[in-house]
Amino acid sequence: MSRSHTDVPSPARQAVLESCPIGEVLDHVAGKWSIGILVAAAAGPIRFTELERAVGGISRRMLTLNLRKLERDGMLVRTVYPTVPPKVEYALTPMARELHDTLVGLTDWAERHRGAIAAARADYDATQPAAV
Amino acid sequence: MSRSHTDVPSPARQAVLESCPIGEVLDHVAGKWSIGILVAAAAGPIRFTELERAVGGISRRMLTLNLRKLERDGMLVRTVYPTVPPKVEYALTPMARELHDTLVGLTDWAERHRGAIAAARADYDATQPAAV
DNA sequence: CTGAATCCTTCAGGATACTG
DNA sequence: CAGTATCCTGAAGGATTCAG
Repeated sequence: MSRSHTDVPSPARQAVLESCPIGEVLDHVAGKWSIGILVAAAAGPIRFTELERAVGGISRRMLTLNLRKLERDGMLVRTVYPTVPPKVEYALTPMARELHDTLVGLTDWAERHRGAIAAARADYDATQPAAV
Repeated sequence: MSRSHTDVPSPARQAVLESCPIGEVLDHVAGKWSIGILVAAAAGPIRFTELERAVGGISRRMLTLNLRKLERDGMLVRTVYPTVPPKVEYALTPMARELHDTLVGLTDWAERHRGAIAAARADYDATQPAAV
């Protein structure tokens, strides 16, 4: 029997559907700070205040929120030492470490094309009528 | 001479600084739609309306904005055919194609850990006192 | 030291209508 | 077909203050 007109999504649509999980990845990595935190913690367990300095420019609020999110997603392990003053360490999980490795691929790409992108942008801005 | 107390950033801080370009990457890939557009256009030149259907759920406004942004960054080439009705095709640049390949690494990671992340989340939510 | 709580601003993104 | 122009909302994020 003939198919209705609502089926067979285009190849492009299928490709989008298949790469859908990448959207979830980005959810864990999205935001201004998640990656910075991941990178800062990659070297080994790191304390709250150390993170604050390492990431640079992040507010306490956002640091806390992002840490909670990453912990919830199983990217970070939070260890509290019941001392006084309190000491809390955050460490990457193996999963997060893998992610960190994968991210290196992106960094490389960025390094390689940083100049090209800047050039393309300058070119575009020069070509387009000034958006007054 | 002894160094002041303001120098020698921590290793973690240095790591963050070194991986800084990744922040720029994300700027090009950030947002809800950029990746979808990239993926949809990966198969070959694609028209505006085709993109609209392929990405799915995107508004005309956001599609236009994202296309302009990607074009400006040198990820897309916009070709106008002065016919009637108008026909416009968007094609990935080699640079964007490389990015697309790199993104596959992330997709793989997401696939592999999708379950683990969901589990970690359920675990976390079960452990934490219900945030009423 | 490590947060939680509150207030406020900004802006990505959605809905809708109009046009060459 | 391929946009542009407006209006509007929600969520991200910054600043500041309070607390165990």
